[in-house]
Amino acid sequence: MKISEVSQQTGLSAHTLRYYEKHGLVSASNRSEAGYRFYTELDVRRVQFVKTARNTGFSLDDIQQLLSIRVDKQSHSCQEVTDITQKKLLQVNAKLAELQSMQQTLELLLESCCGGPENATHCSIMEALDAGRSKEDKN
Amino acid sequence: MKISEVSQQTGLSAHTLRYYEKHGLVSASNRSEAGYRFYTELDVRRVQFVKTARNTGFSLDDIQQLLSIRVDKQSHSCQEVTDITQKKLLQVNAKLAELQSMQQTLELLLESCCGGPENATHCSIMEALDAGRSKEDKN
DNA sequence: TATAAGCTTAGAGTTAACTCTAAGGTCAAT
DNA sequence: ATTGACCTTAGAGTTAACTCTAAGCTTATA
Ligand SMILES: [Zn+2]
Ligand SMILES: [Zn+2]
Ligand SMILES: [Zn+2]
Ligand SMILES: [Zn+2]
Repeated sequence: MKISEVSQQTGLSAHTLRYYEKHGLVSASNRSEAGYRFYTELDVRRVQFVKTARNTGFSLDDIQQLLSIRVDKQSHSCQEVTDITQKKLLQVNAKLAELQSMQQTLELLLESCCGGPENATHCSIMEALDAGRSKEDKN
Repeated sequence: MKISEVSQQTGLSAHTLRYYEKHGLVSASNRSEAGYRFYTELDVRRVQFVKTARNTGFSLDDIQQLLSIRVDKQSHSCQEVTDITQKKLLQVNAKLAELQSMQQTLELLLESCCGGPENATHCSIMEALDAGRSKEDKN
C-alpha cells in the first residue's frame, strides 16, 4: 500500500503518517526502488493502533510506550499498561475538574446578565470579573 | 507601584506583566525617568480583571474585547458581553464532552485489565486499542 | 511525449501563552 | 565606590502535534 492509500484507510494525512515515522511511531516496512513507502497490513494495523490510542487521549509519548509493549507483550506486564492508562486518566480528570469549574462560572455569569441591547454600565458579568469573583488560582 | 510589587499583589510574574503590555492588554500609566514602569491603582485593577478573566477560561483575545468594553461601557451592550461569554461556554462544553468521552473510555479500559504483574500477551487494554474500539473520530 | 497526480526530503511555520536570556542601566545600602 | 537587587529591551526558546512549503523525482494516463 502506498502512503495515500493508508491515508485514505485511516483518515490520517500523508503528512501525519510521515510525521509519525519521523518520530519513530510507525514506518513503512518497505520502499519501492524509487523510494516510495510501501505499507504492509501489519503496518496499517499499527497505524490504526496509534490512531485509536490518540483518540483515547494518549499523547504520542504515551503511545511510544504502548507500542514498545505491543511489539513484545511477553516482556511487559499488564501493570505497565495500566500504569500508563491510569496516569492518563488522572490527567484527564484534572483537566475535567478545571473545565467543570469554568463551566460553572460561565453559567453563573450568563445567568446574572440580562444579555440585552442596553449599555453595559450595569453589566453584572463585567462587575463579577472586576470584583475578582472567579475560581481559585492554579499557581 | 513598580512592576515587582504588582507582580506580588497579583501573583503574575513581571515577565507576564510585560508580555501583557506588549500585547496591548495592560500597560503601566507612568514611567520613571529611568524608564521603570509605574502602575496606578487603576492599572492594577485592570491587571486583576485580566487575571480573573483568565482564570475563568477566557483567551487573551477574548480579554482584549472584554477590556475594550470595560473602558467604555456606555458604548457597548450587555449582549456583546454575553456573546463573548456564551461563545466561551460553548467551547468549554465541547472540550468537556471530549474529555468525558476519554474519561469513560479510560475507565472502561482500566476495568477490563487485571493490572497484574504477568505478561501482557492477554492484556485487554492492548486488545481494545488494537481492535479500534475507541470513541468516534473528530475529523 | 507531455501533462498531471503523486511521491520524496529537509526544514520552516502554526498556535497560545508564556518563559527565559543576554546585555546593560538604576537604585539603595554598605 | 562597590555590591546586589531590580529594572529595561529585543528577541529567542518552550510545548505538542501537526501542517505546510519548496524543489525535485516518479508514475500513470492521453
Ligand atoms: Zn444588562
Ligand atoms: Zn450584562
Ligand atoms: Zn492482565
Ligand atoms: Zn492488561
